[in-house]
Amino acid sequence: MAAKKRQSSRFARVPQPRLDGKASRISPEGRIRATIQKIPRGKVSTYGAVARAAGLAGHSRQVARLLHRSIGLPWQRVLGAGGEIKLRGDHAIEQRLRLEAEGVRFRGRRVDMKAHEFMFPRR
DNA sequence: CCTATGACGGATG
DNA sequence: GCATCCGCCATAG
Repeated sequence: MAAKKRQSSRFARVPQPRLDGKASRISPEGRIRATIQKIPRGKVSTYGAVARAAGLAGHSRQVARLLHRSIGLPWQRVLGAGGEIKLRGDHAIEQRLRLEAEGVRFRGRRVDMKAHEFMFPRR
């Protein structure tokens, strides 16, 4: 296949039809917000994991955008894959301080996911 | 309509 | 660990 493969890939481009059957009446954005709210204090997750848990596999970027413009969400608990802070400058500093303030420990530049990653219940 | 950009992620070298 | 590329998507110009 020499042609460029612009389509397809390992990602399901279509959102999961439903979660448990009743979240379908909530907007994708609402599902993402609800998912983020479930991350308990002292625990963290990743953009990709949040997207999947919200039934939007592959939409990690949308999760990031939402976090960026929304208020009232525990934004500091969402990290990049591997537990790395994806913010820059002062924002990155604040995120780290907030996380450490709630007991999250780092290993160099990343969070010790082994000990702090919150596992969303399987769907 | 097209291109660039961005709190992303994964594969590859 | 770093650099590059590709895939996906909403937004801005």
